[in-house]
Amino acid sequence: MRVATWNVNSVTARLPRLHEWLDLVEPDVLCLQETKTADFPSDGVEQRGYEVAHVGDGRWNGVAILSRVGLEDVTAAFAEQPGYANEDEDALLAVPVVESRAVGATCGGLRVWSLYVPNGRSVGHPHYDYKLGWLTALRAALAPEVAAGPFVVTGDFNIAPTDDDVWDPAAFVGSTHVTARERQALADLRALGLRDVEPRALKGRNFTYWDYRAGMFHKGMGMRIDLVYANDAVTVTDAWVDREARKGTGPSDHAPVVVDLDLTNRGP
DNA sequence: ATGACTTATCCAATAAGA
Repeated sequence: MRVATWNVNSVTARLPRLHEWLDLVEPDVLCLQETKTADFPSDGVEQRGYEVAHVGDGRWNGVAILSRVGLEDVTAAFAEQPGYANEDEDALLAVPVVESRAVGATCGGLRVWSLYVPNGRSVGHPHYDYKLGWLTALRAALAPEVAAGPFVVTGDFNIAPTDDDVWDPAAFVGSTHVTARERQALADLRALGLRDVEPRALKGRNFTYWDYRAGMFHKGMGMRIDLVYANDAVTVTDAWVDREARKGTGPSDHAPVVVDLDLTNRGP
């Protein structure tokens, strides 16, 4: 089974690239993040044989799972998923809203989650606390599923697991995405019985994100923040970053991560 | 250079991204 994850930075803007990529790579399951729409444009992907589970609330966020090997038990948001109170003109009216950042489904016997972990904005910002709390709640919600059978949680985690996962650690001192607390949240998640499926780089380093600005991609100044975590009931035969998808006209600022796996059919 | 792009939205200036 081929499973992939891709932060497309608007599925509407990326639709031609998405269709082209599906035809080229032919994933069985594709997890998308930042669809940035309330209405997923599903015609083209359905013509290609995919069912779609999408959770989207409009301008921001939005996650989806596309599957051509079955799509069952769709879960929009995980149990007790925290909300975020965006700053309001009257702060007293700010109400936490559960955002479109998580969708789960069972695809051909594999339990899959597509995540768009909150960015955090800056260390000490309320969004940073939201990010950490969100990951704590995620861990609790996923624990039973990790123990139950073949399981993969993937998506844009907005955390670089180690200093090797950013182009220059010195450039990130004091920034989000690299702090000890964020990395500990990832370690806590792995402690459920998950491992980081590190993709091989077809060229250069195995980064998955490069800022649009200042030619960062062509300078190799990227980060590995799009991750695939799998449990012991999943045997990985290959994993790679599709850097080609970051090139050319109208790319996302993220590249897809592609994983080929077998279900070993034994409990973890 | 507290920047550089890109996105959707109140279609124009803004918020957010990481």
